Amino acid sequence: MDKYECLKLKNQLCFPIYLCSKEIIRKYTKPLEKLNLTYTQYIVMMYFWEVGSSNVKELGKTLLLDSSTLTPLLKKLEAKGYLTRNKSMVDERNLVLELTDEGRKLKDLALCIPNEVGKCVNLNEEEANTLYKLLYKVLNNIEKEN
Amino acid sequence: MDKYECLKLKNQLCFPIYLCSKEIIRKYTKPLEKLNLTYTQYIVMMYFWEVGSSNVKELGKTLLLDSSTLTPLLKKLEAKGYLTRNKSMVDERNLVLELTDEGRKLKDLALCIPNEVGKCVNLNEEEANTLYKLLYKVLNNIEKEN
DNA sequence: TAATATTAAATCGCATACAAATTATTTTTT
DNA sequence: AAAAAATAATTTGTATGCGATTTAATATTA
Repeated sequence: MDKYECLKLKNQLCFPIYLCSKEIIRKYTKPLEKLNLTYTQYIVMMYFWEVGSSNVKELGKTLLLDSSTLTPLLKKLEAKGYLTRNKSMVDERNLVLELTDEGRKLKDLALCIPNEVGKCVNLNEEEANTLYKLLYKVLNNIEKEN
Repeated sequence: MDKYECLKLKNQLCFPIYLCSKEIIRKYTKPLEKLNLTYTQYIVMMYFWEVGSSNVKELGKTLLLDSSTLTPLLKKLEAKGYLTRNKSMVDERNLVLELTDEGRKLKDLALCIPNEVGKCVNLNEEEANTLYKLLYKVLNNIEKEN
């Protein structure tokens, strides 16, 4: 038995996760052009379609993204007219992020996106469910020790 | 039933994949400092530890990375003294990429890495196996239609 | 209350990641 | 063999992603 077996790409779990993420994101690129969004911007918009308004900190906690990533991204979404960025009256350290009407309207255009990409992932319900649960299990385990 | 249900983050499969990839890569950062490697550089080194030598095209086919990503990355690995980049004598369009002795030696230092990160992923063998298979299933499905 | 600590965003520097265009070389066609 | 097509790698421009630092505002403490 080769002691280097553990270093082979085919024996890594991280590698297919990394590939899957990359390739799925690539699959989103084309459909999202209709909404003038990148994948990360789309995830951010999904967050706001759910919660309406928030701040950088809360958003980052959900998406596991740092303010150094979010600040420029949010400025782009503001430039596109999808959300507003205003200092909180209560605590000026906080930035109040809110959907514009334009941003809210986008939600209807987005309705077709999940299905469109889901088709090419092409797992049956049980498989998708198993995958989903295992991924969140990994996420929980990873985040636990931080 | 809310017609927007399909747009909620908790109903996406792509979202935990995206998070998992990001967070696992983050977990690699610290252990890989010992080897003076980033995650992507590590994946590239794993590839060369297996195959010894290759070219940009072949490497990119395995890692699903474009030459525009690989060219600068390979130059960095060359600068670190881990591999050499030389035009092929046979076909000067090809770049012959080869491990240096230094690069080969790194393999022993890397032996502890998979376990170190695997610990915090913390799935049992069956779960890891299921996850692994489902991820490759997704990858196959996605790549099929290209 | 003045000094200190904490917190939220923003900034900076570096490393991917990818589409599109370019360059250099080799193959194929005519 | 000369022109056209194909191929491999590089370059360019844009968008993340993150650690570390900075800035501005608020909370805590001495």
